[in-house]
Amino acid sequence: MGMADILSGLTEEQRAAVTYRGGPLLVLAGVGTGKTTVITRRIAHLIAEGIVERPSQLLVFTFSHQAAEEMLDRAFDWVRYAALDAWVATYHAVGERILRENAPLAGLPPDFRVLDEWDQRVFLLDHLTELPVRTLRPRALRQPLRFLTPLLSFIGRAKDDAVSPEAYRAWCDGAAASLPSDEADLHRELADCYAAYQELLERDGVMDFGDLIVRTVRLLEGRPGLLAEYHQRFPHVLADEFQDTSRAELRLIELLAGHGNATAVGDDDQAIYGFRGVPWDNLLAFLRAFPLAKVVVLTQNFRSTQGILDAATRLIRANSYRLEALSLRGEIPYSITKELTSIHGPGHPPVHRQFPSVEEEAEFVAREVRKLNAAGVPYREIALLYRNRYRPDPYLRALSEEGIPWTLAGRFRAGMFDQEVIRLMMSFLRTLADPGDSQSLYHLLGSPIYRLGGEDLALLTSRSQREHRPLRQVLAAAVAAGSLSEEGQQAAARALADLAACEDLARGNPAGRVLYAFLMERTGYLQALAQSDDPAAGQAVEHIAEFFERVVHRFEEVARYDRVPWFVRYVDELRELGWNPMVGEAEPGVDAVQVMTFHQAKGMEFVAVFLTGLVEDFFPGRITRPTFVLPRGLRGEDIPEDIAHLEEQRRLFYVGMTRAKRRLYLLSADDYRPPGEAPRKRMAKVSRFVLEALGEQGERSPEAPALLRIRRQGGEPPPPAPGSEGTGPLQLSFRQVDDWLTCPLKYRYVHVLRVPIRLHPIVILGNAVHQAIQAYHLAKVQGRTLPLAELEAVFRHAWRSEGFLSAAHEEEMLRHGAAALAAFHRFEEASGAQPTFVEKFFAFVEGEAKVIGYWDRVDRIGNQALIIDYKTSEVGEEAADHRARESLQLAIYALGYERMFGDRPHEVQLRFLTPEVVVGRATPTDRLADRALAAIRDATAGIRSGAFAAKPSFAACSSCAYRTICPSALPL
DNA sequence: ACCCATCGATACCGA
DNA sequence: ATCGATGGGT
Repeated sequence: MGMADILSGLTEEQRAAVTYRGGPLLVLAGVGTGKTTVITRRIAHLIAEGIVERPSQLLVFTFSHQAAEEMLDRAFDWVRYAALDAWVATYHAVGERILRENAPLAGLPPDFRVLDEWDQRVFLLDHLTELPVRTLRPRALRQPLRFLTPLLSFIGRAKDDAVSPEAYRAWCDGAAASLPSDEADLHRELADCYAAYQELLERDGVMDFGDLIVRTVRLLEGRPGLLAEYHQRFPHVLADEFQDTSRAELRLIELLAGHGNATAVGDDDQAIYGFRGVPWDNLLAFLRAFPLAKVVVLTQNFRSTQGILDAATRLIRANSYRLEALSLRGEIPYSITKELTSIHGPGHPPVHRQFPSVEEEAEFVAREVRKLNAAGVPYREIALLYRNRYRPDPYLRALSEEGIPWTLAGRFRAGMFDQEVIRLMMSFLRTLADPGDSQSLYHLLGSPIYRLGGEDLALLTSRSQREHRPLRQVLAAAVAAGSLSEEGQQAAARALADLAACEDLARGNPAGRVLYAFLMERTGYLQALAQSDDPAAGQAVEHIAEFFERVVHRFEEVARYDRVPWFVRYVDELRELGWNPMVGEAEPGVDAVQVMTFHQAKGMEFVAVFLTGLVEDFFPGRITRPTFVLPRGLRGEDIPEDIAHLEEQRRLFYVGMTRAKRRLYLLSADDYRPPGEAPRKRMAKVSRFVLEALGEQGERSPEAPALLRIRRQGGEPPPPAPGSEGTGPLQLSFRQVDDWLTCPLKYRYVHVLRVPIRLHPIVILGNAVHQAIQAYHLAKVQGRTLPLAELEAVFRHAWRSEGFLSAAHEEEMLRHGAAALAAFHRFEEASGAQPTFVEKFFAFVEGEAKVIGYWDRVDRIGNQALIIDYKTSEVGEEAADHRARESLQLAIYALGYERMFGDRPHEVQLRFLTPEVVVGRATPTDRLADRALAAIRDATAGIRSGAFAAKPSFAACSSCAYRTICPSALPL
């Protein structure tokens, strides 16, 4: 890829940002000015110009995982393989990786665990009684959650401000003397809690997200040699969305970019994360850290019409804490003007409409959406942003009444625990954990699993209540006495037998194993769902799969005692904390009006945008001060909080306005109360932001004649109309290609329905061995050698105890793994070969598919490359080469290498580990490449067309994990 | 200066 | 649901 390509189609200012090479660079990218284009092409440019030798020398910080993925996707379009080789990650991911690479230096165990926000709360809830609370005690005990959340947010802020428990205590001993005694006491108590929390974390060998950055910074600050190594490893550092980095993250980037070759990209007018401690002046902080930095301002807007931009600019000019304003006032030595110019001409100016009620506001939206759609604007190009005081129900209802499809993002969407099938699984587990839980048993008995009739259920519950006995006892008695209907008798007996069997299993088995046994082995419910043609059943299977992935496995990782009752308690705690992850990601291709909060809209664009609920006290909303705050003496100097709040709200409004490409509606109503409540006595006032943006009073919508107003009934809006299929490129892994070729129905089970399957012992063994091997190779890349004992430690840590037939069986597999590792270790120590890449991601486009995968290991010697994949299975010496030559996996891996690097690897290998390492070799040829291509083409076409008919054969079925649920499986 | 209507808490969001 | 803070009205 030449320079011409990299710079083609760029504006002057973009070109300046992409090509600057004098040192640190701040790209002040106004809204819609092609920020991602600039950063991805700058990456390409740095490589093309030899500023970094290899893409792997680039470190790119992003704000979220999603942003990292998007950037990789975009970079993929432009620089082919280049960016894929770089570290593109969030601040926390970078911190974690640095700590793991240097765990001994950082004084950490190699397998330290990081608690996410939720596990952090569960952790503290578990240790609540160990906190040294005094005056706060009643509150902490009576309403733990009302205490924990503010405390953790306080600790988070302290870590962000680099205030250690010791520093806080020292402050309490000194400066607090001048405070009123109750205030000083509160600070002492908080300092003690902070210190105690920190000790608890260390005692359990875990850390929270705050520690991740704090410890990384401490490590790098304390080891100049190590820091210098990272500077050498990453000669250039880029940071995206710089306005939304926290103080601690800023310190990390200042350290890693300490050599001065850094690019920061951001826009201070879009900083909307102040509530989690992000300062408004990050971009200035960059300029302070790198005083010689060049500033490039991007002002050419590609998104909106001039009318929309002008209104947005008028609004944001009311903020005094922004770089443009500071520059105008001469407070910073930079001349910055952010006058945005559209390439689309004047267009329609934004309109403001005021209504007597939300209902009318919502009806207006629905009518207008209908008009826009009739004029050719697809629904998915229309967004409605709402505020959080009331649910977005009125808008959804009005859209539904017009027959307009919509999708709702954000917290009002139903989460995992609102799904019936998940509730049912929880009822089952609760019944096991507490046989006296009659409600859960009732739910279970009436569910599609047992279908106990209404009369039988009524009989049982009334008896249970009358006799004050748990439903379970009454049920057992009724079955014994034969007092139920005929079918009821059968169903109840079945339920009792299942419960007894599962209780038996639960005593000695992890929760996930028990649940799995219930769903598959005892009741066959999962099979029934997977075989059903009903789309709702398919969804239920997906939900079960997600439940296993995101709840059961998560518990396995944190559980101190993995048994059903503890699992139930864990889930209850998380639920109480408000945890309810989204399920069934919204289809991106669905043609429906996008309803979301202002925050969620960040980074998106739509042809038409409706901003709703624009009244004072609402937007701007009221300031809420955190319950606990660091004393002024320990906090960094900041602007007054009410001003900070107002300006951030204005930036949020600005973000909302600038999502619109062509049409922008600003809407407000006199009264936002739900219909049932008494109407307001005083009308809500139009948001000052509306007036600032339009510079005048908006037009008032005439009140509709009373007769035409229809009293609306409440109730859930109907579900959105089904949309069209997604049409993005198909992403395919080797596993997907292979599974589809083996049997399309297997593909459907694994990759479409994701039917959870009990891990086969061989798979567990393979995973654990792979992780140990990976750790060895990673150390090797850094010039260290892991002793066998450490390999075994990693192996055991990666081990999961589910799925084994017996303890003896598990022992045997563990021995097998240890033998494989020993053989591997002997082999490697003797060979001394040096891996170039370990677990390396690759991707290439073939036809309509993007093929992705990971190479276990690549060795490059001179310009020759060797790709290696490890197998834990056994093979005869003679058969090894044959296996390698016939391996579709190696064929695809070789093709991937060729596409990424332009040359063909000189050899590909399978390395079988037991009992001694046996190497199977193959040389990539045109024939091998053609085989890979044909496989990819067939799989792409088949998957695209949705052809998932079973292809039973003895070979496929005998080794298929889905044999037990597959209606087409051959009898063996 | 004082009263009373009104709102938000719970948030919005990220690792 | 209730309560404290806030801002508008008198």
